[in-house]
Amino acid sequence: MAFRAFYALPVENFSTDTGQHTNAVYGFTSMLIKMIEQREPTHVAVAFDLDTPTFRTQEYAEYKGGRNKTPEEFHGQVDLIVKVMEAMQIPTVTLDGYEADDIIATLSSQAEDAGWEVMVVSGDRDAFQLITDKVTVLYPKKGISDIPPMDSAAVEAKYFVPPKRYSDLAALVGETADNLPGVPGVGPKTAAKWINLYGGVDGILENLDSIGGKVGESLRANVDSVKRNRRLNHLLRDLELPVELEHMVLQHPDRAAIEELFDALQFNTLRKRLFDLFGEEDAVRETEVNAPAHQVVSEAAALKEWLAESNQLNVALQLVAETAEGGDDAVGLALVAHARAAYVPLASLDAEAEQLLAHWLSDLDAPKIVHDFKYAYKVLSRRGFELLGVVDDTAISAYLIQPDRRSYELADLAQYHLKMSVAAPDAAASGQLELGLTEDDKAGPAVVQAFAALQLSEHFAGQLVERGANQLMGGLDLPLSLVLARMELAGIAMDAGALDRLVDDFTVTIDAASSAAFGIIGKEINLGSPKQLQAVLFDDLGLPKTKKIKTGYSTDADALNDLFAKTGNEFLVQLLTYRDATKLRQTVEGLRKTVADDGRIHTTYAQTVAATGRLSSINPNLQNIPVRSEEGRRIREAFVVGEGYETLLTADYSQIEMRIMAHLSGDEGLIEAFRSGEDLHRFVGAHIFGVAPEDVTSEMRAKVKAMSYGLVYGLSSFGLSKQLNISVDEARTLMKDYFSRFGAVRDYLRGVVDQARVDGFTSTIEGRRRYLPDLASDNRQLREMSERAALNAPIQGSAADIIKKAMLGVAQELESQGLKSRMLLQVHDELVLEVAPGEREQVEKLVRAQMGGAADLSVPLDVSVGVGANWQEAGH
DNA sequence: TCAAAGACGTA
DNA sequence: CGTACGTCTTTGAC
Repeated sequence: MAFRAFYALPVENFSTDTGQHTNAVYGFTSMLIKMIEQREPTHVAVAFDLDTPTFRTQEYAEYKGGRNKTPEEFHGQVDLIVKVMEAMQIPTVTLDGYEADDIIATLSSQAEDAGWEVMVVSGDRDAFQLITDKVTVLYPKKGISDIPPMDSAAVEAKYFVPPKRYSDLAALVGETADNLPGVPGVGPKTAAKWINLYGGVDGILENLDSIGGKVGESLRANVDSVKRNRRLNHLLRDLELPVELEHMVLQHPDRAAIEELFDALQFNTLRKRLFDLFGEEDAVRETEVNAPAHQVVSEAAALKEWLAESNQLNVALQLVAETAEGGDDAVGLALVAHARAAYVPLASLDAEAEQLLAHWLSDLDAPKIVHDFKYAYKVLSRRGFELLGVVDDTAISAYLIQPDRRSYELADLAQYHLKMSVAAPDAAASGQLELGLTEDDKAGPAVVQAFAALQLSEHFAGQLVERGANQLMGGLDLPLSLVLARMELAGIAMDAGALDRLVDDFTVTIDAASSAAFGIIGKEINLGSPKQLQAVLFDDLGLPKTKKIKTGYSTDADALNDLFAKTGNEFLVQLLTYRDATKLRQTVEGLRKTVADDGRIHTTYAQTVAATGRLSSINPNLQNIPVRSEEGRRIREAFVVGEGYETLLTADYSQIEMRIMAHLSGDEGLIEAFRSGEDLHRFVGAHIFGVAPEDVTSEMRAKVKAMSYGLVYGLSSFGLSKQLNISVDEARTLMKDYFSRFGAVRDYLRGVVDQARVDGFTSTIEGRRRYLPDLASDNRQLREMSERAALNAPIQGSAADIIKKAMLGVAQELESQGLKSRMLLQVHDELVLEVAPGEREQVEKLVRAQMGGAADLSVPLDVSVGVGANWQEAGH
């Protein structure tokens, strides 16, 4: 059926961005969903052939011989189908030495014996022999959309023999697809006539001599073929299978697994169809059954008693919050410890209970488990509570175990790891109370969520140890989330007037550039529309074609610069200016919208997004504020020191990734470069080009710099040649020279990928893993992508480890030295702090010490520091 | 209203 | 045919 789907659907219409073909997977899954919908089976299983020899090939080596090679595009799709079946919780069955049809025959017989009604879906006509009054075969007539049921009557109407005689007919006629030649001159009509006359092949063989004519002779000459055909096309019904019928009960799909898989396959419509089919709204809420019943605790005495009884036990805590203007507002707390649960409504607490709660929340000796601690900390802090003593954040645990998941929502994790269905905790959006939902209505789900977090925490504990992530959790990522929470709460002050001026200035540039552009082409178009631009550039102006993309030809900055170099067309200049200025204006307008009432921007750091271990910054993203262009840097001038503070201070690592490369590879040349204190790229350039460091030209230096960084990402000679605008040969020579000077770097890079292939993951210096199963993929594009990720992950991830450790050190030192200064931002290799009056020197000293000492590498960790009234000035 | 595609900002 | 991100706009399908 997978093969049928493959040929029925045009392969070019079904592939993912990464180049994996999916037409067979799509067709198979789509057909299966439709089958389930229409036929409403109670039990389902899918059988597969294996690549290994079967009893048929052993008896007859030419069996199924002469077939064309499986098309390249089909490769890997069967494995994907198996994965889809796993996610749908449908058992897949294979058996060494046998074909899928034998498995089907066996299951079919078993089910029939049990008195069940059976439907066999197969593209192999041999399945017709299974048809009885209980067994129907669905056989595809054309493609995969027309799969009519074949019962006895249908088979007889088509082949003139009853189903149980179909194999006899096939033995006589032969089967080209299986490379089984029949009796020459005997077609279906003759075969059917004989079968009906003598009752089947056995009867025919007994009466060989009474069959006259040419065909009779032909039959007598090919008796052995007929006997062999009959043996081979007979399906076995008594195999020992690894599944029982009761394992085939149709279940709800594994929601999390489906989401992950269909996401990767880009099956959006199918996912919807599948979930609709199973009425996912009605998913069984197992945890609600298992979660302990809760009591509402709002009085001091009851709270005191509840907390005392859970003394020393891990208490899972789940917030009930409502969305509000300046951030979500806490409404209540669900608490679960062991088999006990409580709900604490914040609004109805008396003063004594509130104090009791505040004390417990901030008690370092009262161990708590939270899903998304940073969020809870921030929300509670707005109510004047401080949440401390958290020993596990299940979102972070899940991330460390599986750093490339798409979602770490509690509901998804519970489904995936525990097979529990839990309502998503964000159900408490504002307005729900007004819609008649009482607080009581939310207490229940929150208790279930807390219960799920508790279960997850226990589930993860062993896995963290297994994956060597325990130290990373307790010593790095979990404590860091508290540091991040405080940074987010602090935010960074903005100069509103400066933002307004920037918008005005950029608007002037935009207007000038667009009218100039329109003047040149003689009409007004939307310069922001790549589609309209393509029409102007390649049709109206007739410029040479650029890089091909899905929708035509590229109009990106690279392509436009190329075009300008070739044609000198002034329109391109105006367009690039327009693009630059709109991007900048858009950045500024975005920032302006996110300034809070306190005049500061509070970004949110996502701690479980980047698969390498980096942080990311959202709402807004403060990790991509322009810095490279003059105009862009002006935006940084709007990030200013806040009232009551003396200055901003930035501290960043110089060339941290190359230093990590030097350390991990142990390359003496590279280590020497860093120890010498000489400019890295100059030093490396001197070695590669065989000149003195002072004779390295800026052009040479630029080449070396591009290559050094490219190496960290798995850059190819093709990529390097494009980037440096040189020939591929020249790029190849450059790389060869590089590696001959820094041989240990090459050996290291090669070793990383080899090791990752063996282990299935890469590791950073702190032991943070990234799992790369696609290193074994037979899809080249996927495999090579993973190889590049394997090169990069240990380097980028180690840099992330180091700055995270530094942040913990800085936070710790600021506190223990009793300083008022605070960290505000992290930009991967840079920290931005707000320095309180009189603390500048002390802060600089401790920041240098903590950042410089965050890792013990074989090369020094260089830190440069700058101060100023705004981010631009403080940069260096 | 939503998702995809294209473009582009950072390290 | 260089990794890791987030955000904006246009476009077209529903």
